[in-house]
Amino acid sequence: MPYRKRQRSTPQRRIILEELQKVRSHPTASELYELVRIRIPKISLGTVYRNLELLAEQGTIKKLSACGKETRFDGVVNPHYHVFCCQCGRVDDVFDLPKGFPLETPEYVCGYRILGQRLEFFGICPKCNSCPRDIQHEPPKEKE
Amino acid sequence: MPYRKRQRSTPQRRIILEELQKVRSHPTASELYELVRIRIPKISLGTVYRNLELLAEQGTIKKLSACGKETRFDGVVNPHYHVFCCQCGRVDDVFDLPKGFPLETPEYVCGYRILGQRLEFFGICPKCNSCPRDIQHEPPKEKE
DNA sequence: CTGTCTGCAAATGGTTTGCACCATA
DNA sequence: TATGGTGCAAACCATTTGCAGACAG
Repeated sequence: MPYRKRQRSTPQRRIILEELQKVRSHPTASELYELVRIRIPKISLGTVYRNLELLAEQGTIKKLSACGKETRFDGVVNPHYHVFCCQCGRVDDVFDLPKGFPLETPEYVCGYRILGQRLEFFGICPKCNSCPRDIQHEPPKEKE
Repeated sequence: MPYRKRQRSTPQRRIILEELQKVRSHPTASELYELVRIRIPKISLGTVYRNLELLAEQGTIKKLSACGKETRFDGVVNPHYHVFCCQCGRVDDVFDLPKGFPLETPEYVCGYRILGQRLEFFGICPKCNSCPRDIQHEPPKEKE
Protein backbone atom coordinates (compact mmCIF):
# COMPACT_ATOMS: atom_id res chain seq x y z
CA MET A 1 0.00 0.00 0.00
CA PRO A 2 1.98 2.94 -1.28
CA TYR A 3 1.85 6.14 0.67
CA ARG A 4 -0.28 8.73 -1.07
CA LYS A 5 -0.35 12.29 0.14
CA ARG A 6 -3.69 13.92 0.43
CA GLN A 7 -4.60 16.00 -2.54
CA ARG A 8 -6.61 19.08 -3.20
CA SER A 9 -9.20 19.78 -5.79
CA THR A 10 -8.11 22.37 -8.31
CA PRO A 11 -9.87 23.67 -11.39
CA GLN A 12 -6.87 22.55 -13.45
CA ARG A 13 -7.13 18.96 -12.31
CA ARG A 14 -10.90 18.90 -12.68
CA ILE A 15 -10.89 20.30 -16.20
CA ILE A 16 -8.05 18.10 -17.40
CA LEU A 17 -10.08 15.08 -16.31
CA GLU A 18 -13.28 16.43 -17.83
CA GLU A 19 -11.67 17.07 -21.19
CA LEU A 20 -10.02 13.67 -21.25
CA GLN A 21 -13.28 11.91 -20.43
CA LYS A 22 -15.05 13.93 -23.09
CA VAL A 23 -13.01 12.60 -26.02
CA ARG A 24 -12.58 9.07 -27.33
CA SER A 25 -9.37 9.75 -29.22
CA HIS A 26 -6.79 8.72 -26.61
CA PRO A 27 -4.96 12.05 -26.77
CA THR A 28 -1.32 12.69 -25.97
CA ALA A 29 -0.41 15.11 -23.21
CA SER A 30 0.12 17.91 -25.73
CA GLU A 31 -3.15 17.25 -27.49
CA LEU A 32 -4.95 17.37 -24.17
CA TYR A 33 -3.03 20.51 -23.27
CA GLU A 34 -4.46 22.19 -26.34
CA LEU A 35 -7.97 21.14 -25.40
CA VAL A 36 -7.63 22.33 -21.83
CA ARG A 37 -6.04 25.58 -22.94
CA ILE A 38 -9.32 26.59 -24.53
CA ARG A 39 -10.84 26.70 -21.07
CA ILE A 40 -7.76 27.69 -19.03
CA PRO A 41 -5.55 29.69 -21.38
CA LYS A 42 -2.80 30.17 -18.82
CA ILE A 43 -2.38 26.50 -17.90
CA SER A 44 1.08 25.07 -18.43
CA LEU A 45 2.07 21.84 -20.08
CA GLY A 46 3.89 20.84 -16.91
CA THR A 47 0.65 21.01 -14.96
CA VAL A 48 -1.03 18.78 -17.51
CA TYR A 49 1.75 16.22 -17.20
CA ARG A 50 1.70 16.37 -13.41
CA ASN A 51 -2.03 15.86 -13.20
CA LEU A 52 -2.17 13.10 -15.79
CA GLU A 53 0.49 11.25 -13.84
CA LEU A 54 -1.44 11.73 -10.64
CA LEU A 55 -4.78 10.68 -12.12
CA ALA A 56 -3.19 7.60 -13.63
CA GLU A 57 -1.61 6.64 -10.31
CA GLN A 58 -4.91 6.78 -8.52
CA GLY A 59 -6.56 4.79 -11.30
CA THR A 60 -8.92 7.48 -12.51
CA ILE A 61 -7.45 7.37 -15.99
CA LYS A 62 -5.17 5.02 -17.88
CA LYS A 63 -1.88 5.41 -19.65
CA LEU A 64 -1.42 3.78 -23.05
CA SER A 65 2.31 3.47 -23.32
CA ALA A 66 2.59 1.14 -26.24
CA CYS A 67 1.60 3.26 -29.15
CA GLY A 68 4.46 5.28 -30.45
CA LYS A 69 6.85 7.52 -28.61
CA GLU A 70 4.28 9.77 -27.05
CA THR A 71 2.24 8.39 -24.20
CA ARG A 72 -1.49 8.48 -24.80
CA PHE A 73 -4.18 8.70 -22.17
CA ASP A 74 -7.55 7.04 -21.83
CA GLY A 75 -10.35 8.45 -19.69
CA VAL A 76 -12.31 5.20 -19.82
CA VAL A 77 -11.08 2.78 -17.20
CA ASN A 78 -13.53 -0.10 -17.44
CA PRO A 79 -11.75 -3.07 -18.99
CA HIS A 80 -11.38 -2.91 -22.72
CA TYR A 81 -8.66 -3.37 -25.28
CA HIS A 82 -7.17 -1.33 -28.08
CA VAL A 83 -6.38 -1.57 -31.78
CA PHE A 84 -3.50 0.46 -33.14
CA CYS A 85 -3.15 1.43 -36.78
CA CYS A 86 0.39 0.73 -37.89
CA GLN A 87 0.14 3.29 -40.66
CA CYS A 88 -1.47 6.41 -39.25
CA GLY A 89 -1.16 5.76 -35.52
CA ARG A 90 -4.87 5.90 -34.80
CA VAL A 91 -6.05 4.10 -31.67
CA ASP A 92 -9.53 2.64 -31.23
CA ASP A 93 -11.32 0.94 -28.37
CA VAL A 94 -12.25 -2.72 -28.57
CA PHE A 95 -15.16 -3.56 -26.33
CA ASP A 96 -16.37 -6.63 -28.18
CA LEU A 97 -13.60 -9.14 -28.37
CA PRO A 98 -13.58 -11.77 -31.10
CA LYS A 99 -14.51 -15.32 -30.08
CA GLY A 100 -11.92 -17.10 -27.99
CA PHE A 101 -11.53 -13.95 -25.99
CA PRO A 102 -11.86 -12.52 -23.35
CA LEU A 103 -9.26 -13.92 -21.08
CA GLU A 104 -9.05 -14.72 -17.46
CA THR A 105 -6.12 -13.14 -15.70
CA PRO A 106 -4.02 -15.96 -14.28
CA GLU A 107 -2.80 -15.67 -10.69
CA TYR A 108 0.76 -16.62 -11.47
CA VAL A 109 2.86 -16.68 -14.62
CA CYS A 110 6.50 -17.76 -14.56
CA GLY A 111 6.63 -17.18 -10.83
CA TYR A 112 5.32 -13.64 -11.12
CA ARG A 113 2.27 -12.73 -9.05
CA ILE A 114 0.09 -11.27 -11.79
CA LEU A 115 -1.57 -7.91 -11.30
CA GLY A 116 -2.87 -7.38 -14.80
CA GLN A 117 -2.56 -8.16 -18.44
CA ARG A 118 -2.73 -6.22 -21.63
CA LEU A 119 -3.94 -7.38 -24.99
CA GLU A 120 -3.47 -5.17 -28.00
CA PHE A 121 -4.14 -5.57 -31.67
CA PHE A 122 -2.11 -4.07 -34.49
CA GLY A 123 -3.26 -3.60 -38.00
CA ILE A 124 -4.42 -1.28 -40.71
CA CYS A 125 -7.41 0.90 -40.01
CA PRO A 126 -10.29 1.11 -42.50
CA LYS A 127 -9.19 4.51 -43.77
CA CYS A 128 -5.60 3.42 -44.45
CA ASN A 129 -6.81 0.12 -45.83
CA SER A 130 -8.82 1.82 -48.54
CA CYS A 131 -5.75 3.63 -49.87
CA PRO A 132 -3.32 2.15 -52.40
CA ARG A 133 -0.50 0.35 -50.63
CA ASP A 134 2.66 2.24 -49.79
CA ILE A 135 0.80 5.51 -49.72
CA GLN A 136 0.72 6.59 -46.15
CA HIS A 137 -1.05 9.44 -44.49
CA GLU A 138 1.74 9.72 -41.95
CA PRO A 139 4.98 7.93 -41.34
CA PRO A 140 4.35 4.55 -39.73
CA LYS A 141 4.64 4.18 -35.99
CA GLU A 142 6.65 1.40 -34.42
CA LYS A 143 5.04 -1.99 -34.59
CA GLU A 144 6.43 -4.15 -31.80
CA MET B 1 6.00 -3.95 -49.67
CA PRO B 2 8.18 -1.15 -48.40
CA TYR B 3 11.28 -0.24 -50.31
CA ARG B 4 14.36 -1.47 -48.51
CA LYS B 5 17.77 -0.45 -49.67
CA ARG B 6 20.31 -3.17 -49.96
CA GLN B 7 22.52 -3.39 -46.97
CA ARG B 8 26.06 -4.42 -46.28
CA SER B 9 27.43 -6.72 -43.70
CA THR B 10 29.55 -4.97 -41.11
CA PRO B 11 31.26 -6.32 -38.03
CA GLN B 12 29.28 -3.84 -35.93
CA ARG B 13 25.92 -5.09 -37.16
CA ARG B 14 26.95 -8.71 -36.84
CA ILE B 15 28.24 -8.37 -33.31
CA ILE B 16 25.28 -6.32 -32.11
CA LEU B 17 23.01 -9.12 -33.29
CA GLU B 18 25.21 -11.82 -31.81
CA GLU B 19 25.30 -10.18 -28.41
CA LEU B 20 21.57 -9.59 -28.39
CA GLN B 21 20.85 -13.19 -29.30
CA LYS B 22 23.26 -14.34 -26.62
CA VAL B 23 21.35 -12.84 -23.69
CA ARG B 24 17.84 -13.47 -22.44
CA SER B 25 17.53 -10.26 -20.49
CA HIS B 26 15.83 -8.05 -23.09
CA PRO B 27 18.45 -5.33 -22.84
CA THR B 28 18.01 -1.65 -23.56
CA ALA B 29 20.10 -0.01 -26.26
CA SER B 30 22.59 1.26 -23.66
CA GLU B 31 22.89 -2.10 -21.98
CA LEU B 32 23.58 -3.71 -25.31
CA TYR B 33 26.01 -0.93 -26.13
CA GLU B 34 28.01 -1.87 -23.02
CA LEU B 35 28.04 -5.52 -24.05
CA VAL B 36 29.14 -4.77 -27.59
CA ARG B 37 31.77 -2.33 -26.39
CA ILE B 38 33.67 -5.20 -24.83
CA ARG B 39 34.27 -6.55 -28.30
CA ILE B 40 34.34 -3.27 -30.26
CA PRO B 41 35.59 -0.62 -27.85
CA LYS B 42 35.28 2.20 -30.35
CA ILE B 43 31.66 1.55 -31.33
CA SER B 44 29.27 4.43 -30.78
CA LEU B 45 25.86 4.40 -29.19
CA GLY B 46 24.43 5.91 -32.36
CA THR B 47 25.57 2.91 -34.35
CA VAL B 48 23.88 0.59 -31.87
CA TYR B 49 20.62 2.49 -32.21
CA ARG B 50 20.84 2.60 -35.99
CA ASN B 51 21.45 -1.13 -36.26
CA LEU B 52 18.81 -2.13 -33.74
CA GLU B 53 16.30 -0.08 -35.67
CA LEU B 54 17.37 -1.71 -38.91
CA LEU B 55 17.31 -5.24 -37.51
CA ALA B 56 13.89 -4.66 -36.03
CA GLU B 57 12.56 -3.36 -39.34
CA GLN B 58 13.69 -6.43 -41.18
CA GLY B 59 12.23 -8.65 -38.49
CA THR B 60 15.47 -10.15 -37.26
CA ILE B 61 14.86 -8.86 -33.74
CA LYS B 62 11.92 -7.40 -31.87
CA LYS B 63 11.31 -4.18 -30.04
CA LEU B 64 9.57 -4.28 -26.69
CA SER B 65 8.16 -0.83 -26.39
CA ALA B 66 5.80 -1.29 -23.50
CA CYS B 67 8.10 -1.65 -20.57
CA GLY B 68 9.14 1.67 -19.21
CA LYS B 69 10.63 4.62 -20.99
CA GLU B 70 13.58 2.83 -22.48
CA THR B 71 12.90 0.54 -25.40
CA ARG B 72 14.07 -3.01 -24.83
CA PHE B 73 15.09 -5.47 -27.50
CA ASP B 74 14.50 -9.17 -27.92
CA GLY B 75 16.69 -11.37 -30.07
CA VAL B 76 14.17 -14.20 -30.04
CA VAL B 77 11.52 -13.69 -32.67
CA ASN B 78 9.49 -16.88 -32.51
CA PRO B 79 6.11 -16.09 -30.97
CA HIS B 80 6.13 -15.78 -27.22
CA TYR B 81 4.84 -13.39 -24.62
CA HIS B 82 6.35 -11.37 -21.80
CA VAL B 83 5.89 -10.71 -18.09
CA PHE B 84 6.98 -7.37 -16.71
CA CYS B 85 7.80 -6.76 -13.07
CA CYS B 86 6.10 -3.58 -11.94
CA GLN B 87 8.61 -3.07 -9.18
CA CYS B 88 12.06 -3.71 -10.59
CA GLY B 89 11.37 -3.58 -14.32
CA ARG B 90 12.58 -7.09 -15.04
CA VAL B 91 11.20 -8.73 -18.18
CA ASP B 92 10.83 -12.49 -18.63
CA ASP B 93 9.74 -14.66 -21.51
CA VAL B 94 6.53 -16.64 -21.32
CA PHE B 95 6.63 -19.68 -23.54
CA ASP B 96 4.08 -21.76 -21.67
CA LEU B 97 0.87 -19.85 -21.52
CA PRO B 98 -1.79 -20.61 -18.92
CA LYS B 99 -4.87 -22.46 -20.18
CA GLY B 100 -7.18 -20.44 -22.38
CA PHE B 101 -4.16 -19.15 -24.20
CA PRO B 102 -2.72 -18.90 -26.76
CA LEU B 103 -5.12 -17.03 -28.90
CA GLU B 104 -5.84 -17.05 -32.56
CA THR B 105 -5.17 -13.76 -34.26
CA PRO B 106 -8.48 -12.58 -35.70
CA GLU B 107 -8.55 -11.30 -39.26
CA TYR B 108 -10.51 -8.19 -38.46
CA VAL B 109 -11.19 -6.22 -35.31
CA CYS B 110 -13.30 -3.07 -35.34
CA GLY B 111 -12.77 -2.75 -39.08
CA TYR B 112 -9.01 -2.96 -38.79
CA ARG B 113 -7.23 -5.59 -40.85
CA ILE B 114 -5.21 -7.24 -38.11
CA LEU B 115 -1.50 -7.86 -38.59
CA GLY B 116 -0.65 -8.97 -35.09
CA GLN B 117 -1.50 -8.91 -31.46
CA ARG B 118 0.40 -8.51 -28.26
CA LEU B 119 -0.39 -10.01 -24.91
CA GLU B 120 1.59 -8.95 -21.90
CA PHE B 121 1.41 -9.73 -18.22
CA PHE B 122 2.24 -7.35 -15.39
CA GLY B 123 3.02 -8.34 -11.87
CA ILE B 124 5.58 -8.77 -9.17
CA CYS B 125 8.55 -10.98 -9.86
CA PRO B 126 9.60 -13.68 -7.39
CA LYS B 127 12.51 -11.64 -6.11
CA CYS B 128 10.44 -8.54 -5.41
CA ASN B 129 7.64 -10.66 -4.04
CA SER B 130 9.83 -12.12 -1.35
CA CYS B 131 10.73 -8.69 -0.02
CA PRO B 132 8.65 -6.79 2.54
CA ARG B 133 6.13 -4.56 0.80
CA ASP B 134 7.08 -1.00 -0.01
CA ILE B 135 10.74 -1.85 -0.11
CA GLN B 136 11.77 -1.66 -3.71
CA HIS B 137 14.99 -2.58 -5.37
CA GLU B 138 14.50 0.16 -7.89
CA PRO B 139 11.88 2.80 -8.48
CA PRO B 140 8.78 1.28 -10.05
CA LYS B 141 8.33 1.46 -13.79
CA GLU B 142 5.05 2.54 -15.30
CA LYS B 143 2.29 0.00 -15.10
CA GLU B 144 -0.16 0.60 -17.90
C1' DC C 1 -1.55 29.31 8.34
C1' DT C 2 0.25 25.03 6.25
C1' DG C 3 1.34 22.50 2.71
C1' DT C 4 -0.20 21.50 -2.00
C1' DC C 5 -0.48 23.19 -6.62
C1' DT C 6 0.61 26.17 -10.41
C1' DG C 7 3.20 28.65 -14.13
C1' DC C 8 7.49 29.24 -15.87
C1' DA C 9 11.72 27.95 -17.47
C1' DA C 10 15.52 25.17 -17.30
C1' DA C 11 17.15 20.51 -17.01
C1' DT C 12 16.92 15.53 -18.25
C1' DG C 13 17.67 11.67 -20.88
C1' DG C 14 16.56 8.46 -24.44
C1' DT C 15 16.89 8.65 -29.28
C1' DT C 16 17.96 10.73 -33.75
C1' DT C 17 20.76 13.07 -37.06
C1' DG C 18 24.38 15.84 -39.83
C1' DC C 19 28.77 15.35 -41.31
C1' DA C 20 33.24 13.86 -42.80
C1' DC C 21 35.76 9.80 -43.10
C1' DC C 22 35.89 4.67 -43.67
C1' DA C 23 35.07 0.26 -45.79
C1' DT C 24 32.20 -3.16 -48.22
C1' DA C 25 30.78 -5.07 -52.52
C1' DT D 1 34.85 3.63 -56.78
C1' DA D 2 30.19 4.17 -55.53
C1' DT D 3 27.44 4.11 -51.74
C1' DG D 4 26.19 2.39 -47.36
C1' DG D 5 28.07 2.45 -42.63
C1' DT D 6 30.57 4.45 -38.74
C1' DG D 7 32.15 7.62 -34.92
C1' DC D 8 31.41 11.80 -33.01
C1' DA D 9 28.93 15.45 -31.34
C1' DA D 10 25.15 18.25 -31.57
C1' DA D 11 20.21 18.37 -32.02
C1' DC D 12 15.61 16.72 -30.81
C1' DC D 13 11.75 16.36 -28.12
C1' DA D 14 8.77 14.18 -24.74
C1' DT D 15 8.82 14.46 -20.02
C1' DT D 16 10.45 15.98 -15.46
C1' DT D 17 11.82 19.22 -12.06
C1' DG D 18 13.28 23.46 -9.16
C1' DC D 19 11.48 27.46 -7.62
C1' DA D 20 8.71 31.34 -6.03
C1' DG D 21 4.26 32.82 -5.73
C1' DA D 22 -0.86 31.36 -5.49
C1' DC D 23 -4.48 29.05 -3.29
C1' DA D 24 -7.28 25.20 -1.01
C1' DG D 25 -8.59 23.45 3.31
